[in-house]
Amino acid sequence: MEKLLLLDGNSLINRAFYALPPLNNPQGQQVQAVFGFATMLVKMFDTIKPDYIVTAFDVHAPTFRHKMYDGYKASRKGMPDELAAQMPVLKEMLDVMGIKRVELAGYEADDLIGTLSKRFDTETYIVTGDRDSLQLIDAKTRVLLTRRGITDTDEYDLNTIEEKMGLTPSGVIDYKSLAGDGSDDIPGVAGVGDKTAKSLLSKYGDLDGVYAQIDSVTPVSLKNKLIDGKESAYLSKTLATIDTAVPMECELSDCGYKFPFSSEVFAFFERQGFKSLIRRGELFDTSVGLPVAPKREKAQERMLVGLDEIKSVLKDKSDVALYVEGELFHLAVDEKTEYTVSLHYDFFSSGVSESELIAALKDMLCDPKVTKTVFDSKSFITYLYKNFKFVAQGFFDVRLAQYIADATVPHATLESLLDAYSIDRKDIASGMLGLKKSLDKELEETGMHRLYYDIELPLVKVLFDMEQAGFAVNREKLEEIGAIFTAEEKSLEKQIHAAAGKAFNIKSPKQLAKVLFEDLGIPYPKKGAKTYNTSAEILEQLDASYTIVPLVLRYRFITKLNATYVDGLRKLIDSKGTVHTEFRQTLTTTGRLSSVEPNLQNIPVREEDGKVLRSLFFAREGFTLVSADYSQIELRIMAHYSGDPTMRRAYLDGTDIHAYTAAQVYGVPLEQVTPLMRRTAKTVNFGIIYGISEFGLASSLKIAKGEAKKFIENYFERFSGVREYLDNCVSEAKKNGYVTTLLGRRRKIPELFSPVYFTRQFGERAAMNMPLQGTAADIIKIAMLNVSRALEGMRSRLILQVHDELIVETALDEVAAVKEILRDKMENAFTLSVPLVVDISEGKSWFDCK
DNA sequence: GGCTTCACG
DNA sequence: ACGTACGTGAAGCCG
Repeated sequence: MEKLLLLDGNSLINRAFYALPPLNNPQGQQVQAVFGFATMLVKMFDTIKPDYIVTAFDVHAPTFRHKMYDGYKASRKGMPDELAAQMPVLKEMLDVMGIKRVELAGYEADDLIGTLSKRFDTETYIVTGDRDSLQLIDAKTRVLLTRRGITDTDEYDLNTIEEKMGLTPSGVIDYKSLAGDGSDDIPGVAGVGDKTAKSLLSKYGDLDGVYAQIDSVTPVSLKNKLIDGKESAYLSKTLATIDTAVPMECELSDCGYKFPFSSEVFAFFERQGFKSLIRRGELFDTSVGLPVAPKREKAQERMLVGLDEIKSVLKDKSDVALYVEGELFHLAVDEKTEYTVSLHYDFFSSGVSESELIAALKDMLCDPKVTKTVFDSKSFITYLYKNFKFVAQGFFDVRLAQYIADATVPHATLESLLDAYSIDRKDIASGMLGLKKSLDKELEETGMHRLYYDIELPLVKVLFDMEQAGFAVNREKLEEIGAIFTAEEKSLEKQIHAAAGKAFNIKSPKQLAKVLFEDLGIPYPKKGAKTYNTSAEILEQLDASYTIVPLVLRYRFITKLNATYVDGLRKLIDSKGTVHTEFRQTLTTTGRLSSVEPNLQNIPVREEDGKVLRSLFFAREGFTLVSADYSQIELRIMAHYSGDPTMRRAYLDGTDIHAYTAAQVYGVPLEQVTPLMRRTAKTVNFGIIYGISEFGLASSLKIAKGEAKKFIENYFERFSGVREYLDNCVSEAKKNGYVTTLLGRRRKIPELFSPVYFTRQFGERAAMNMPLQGTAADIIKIAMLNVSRALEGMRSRLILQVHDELIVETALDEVAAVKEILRDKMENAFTLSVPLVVDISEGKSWFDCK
C-alpha cells in the first residue's frame, strides 16, 4: 500500500528549535530549527520511504498587534522571535523540496492532519510532538511522537498504544476530559489527575460510561467532584477532540515530492550553510550534475603495538596529529589511517606505558620542524611539562584555529568540531589533520592567516610560561586581612540583624528585599516594579535616614572581598606560596584573554579597602614588580580609526583627553573645565567605546534620557568623525555579517539580523565596540610576544596580563632594562596615527605599583 | 543549573 | 512596549 506522511510543522520545528544549539546561516540568521527539520525529513525519507507528504501549519485567528519599530513580532504567544523568524525559511525549504504544505485560518495543524488522516484510505504516518494526536490512531494510521532529540521518535499504533499508554485512541480524548491538560488550557475535572482518570476509564470504558453510572462511583468525594465538574468535562472533551472534517482541498495526487533532491534544494542548503547535508551526495539527484563535495572517506583503523611499530610509523614525518584520551593515544600521519595506541600497561597486556611512549616521542615533540596537530596545545604542553618535564614545540592548534576562524563558537570541543566538518568521531587524529587543512584554508581566505600564525600560535608559549611562573602570594598577610574582614563581617551582621529586629540571611537577595522593603517599609525607588532589586545601585538611592542601608552595602563589600579574594585565593595557593592562573585564549568574542582559577584580572583596585588585597601579590626574593599599562588605548584606537581631527589633535598634543572632551562638549576653554565636567566627559568617552546609547549614558550618569541625548548630540557635533566611524561600523557589519580589528580578527554578529529590536540594538553596540576592544587585544598580544622575546636571556619574567596592563617580575639589577623594554615594545607594538602611551610603575607588591 | 550581585579592564 | 551600556569570572542563593 502507498504511504502518506503527515507532519505537524509547528510542533516539529518547535522541537528542532529547542533540541539544537543556535546555528547561523552565512548571513547570520538563526536557522537551527530549519536545519533540524531538514534532518528529520531526510531520516523519514530513509526509514519510512513515503509516497506522499503533507506538512500542516497552525494559523490562528488574527489578533491585534502593536505596531513594532521593526514591524515584526512573533505571531504566537510562547514562540520566541528567533523561532518565528525561521518559519518563512522552513516554508521556503518545503517549497523548493516540492513538499505540499497546508494551513487554514482558524484551524490548528492537528485538525488538518486529522482530516487528511481520515480522508485517504492508505497507510498513514503522523509525525508530531503532540500527544493529542494519538486519538487519530486507527488500523491504517500510526503516530510517531518525537523524543528528546530531533530524529528519534516513539511509534504508536493500534496495538502499542494500549501497552504504552493504557488507553485506546478515543480514550485519549476521554482521559483529557477528566484529567485536563494544563499546557493546552484544557480544564478537565477539578481534583481528578492522571491516576484517577485512568482508573475511571478502565472501570467505566469512557466518559459517557462514567456519567451513566455516576451513582456507583466511590468514594463519594470523587463522585461529587465529577458531578460538579460535568460541564467542564464535556467542554474539555470538545476542546480535546481533533476536528477530522475540516473543509479543505487536498488530494493525494497533490502530495508527491521529489527525492533525491533537486539542484534547487542543493542551492538552498548552500545558502543556509547546511554543510553536513550538502556533503551527503546520496541525497541529491546526480543526473542534474550537482557540484557535490566528495564525501570524506572514513580512515582505516589500526592498533599500534610496541614502540618500534610506533617509531616506524612516525619516521621522517613532519606533519602528525596527536590526541590523548584517557588510556588511548591517537595518532595519524595522514588522513587515511587512524592509529591508536593502548596505554594500558601491565604485566599481562601488550600495551605501551605512557612514559615509554612519551620518552620515545620526545625528540619529535620538541622538534619545531615536525608540526604536531593537537586540540588545545597549551593543555598539551602543560601535560607534558608537568608529567615529563620537557617543553614541546611546533604545533598546529585546531581549537585555537577554530576560535580565530569563528569566535562565536566559544571553547568548542573536538567532537563538536569533527561533527561540524562531517568527520567521523572515531577518526580523532586523522580527522584533526583534515580539520587543520580546512581551517588553514579558511584562515587564508578570511585574511586571518597571519593573525593565527604570527600572533595567536606563538602566544601560546608565552601564556604557558606566564602560567608556570605564577604569582607569589603572601600567605601570612592573607590570613591577617582575612581575620580583619571576618571580624568586620561579624560585627556588621550583628548590627544589621539588630536594625532589622531579627536574624536573617543578608546574603539572600530575597530575604534582604523582604526585610528592607516590607518589614522596615523602606520606600522602593522604582514604582511599578514587579520584583525587588537589591543591587548596590538601588540601595544607594534609598532614604539616607535608614541606617541599615549603608551597613548592608558595607557588608556586601566586605563579604565579597572575603569570600572571593581571601577564601577563594587561599584555596588556590600551591606549596611554594604561588598561584598559577590559567589564561583562556579561545573564549572571548573580542579577542581578549580571560583568566581563571584564580581570575587575576579582577583583583580589586577601585576602592581603597579592596585595593589592599593587591599587597598580597608580590615579587619573590631578589625581584621587584614592574607594571606597565596603556593609557586609554581604546580611545586612541578610536582616534586612529575615525581619523577625527579634533580627537587626534588632543592625543598628538598630549592633552588630558577627558578634560579636552569636556571643553569641547561644554564649549568652554580647557582651563574652565571643572572636575564634574571632566568626570562626565570621561563617562561619555566610555560610552563611546561601548557603543553609546541614550539609555546607557543616562543610567550611568544618573541623569534624564533627554539630557543624555543632548550630551551625545553635542559630542557628535564636535567629534563628527567619531559618529561617522561608528555608523560605518554598523553598516559594514550589516553588510558583511561581521566586524574586524586592525589585524583582521573577525567577529560575526548574528544579533544584527534578529527580528527582535533589542537584540539588534545589542548587535549594533557590539559592532561598534568590538573593533576597539579587539584591536586593543591584538596590540597587547603583539607587545607580549615582543616583550617576552626581549626578555630572553634575562631573569625577569612576564607573569600577568590584565587587558591593557603587563606585569613583569623583574630581577633587581634588570629594572631599568625591563622598564625600557616594556615602554618600547608596548608603545611600538603597532603604529597608529596617534601615539600609544604607556605608564610604568614599580614596587615590591602589586599594591605598591602606583 | 540559572539568577543575582559585584570584582576587573 | 520594553529595558541595556562592551568584555569577562566567582560566589552564593534558590528551585
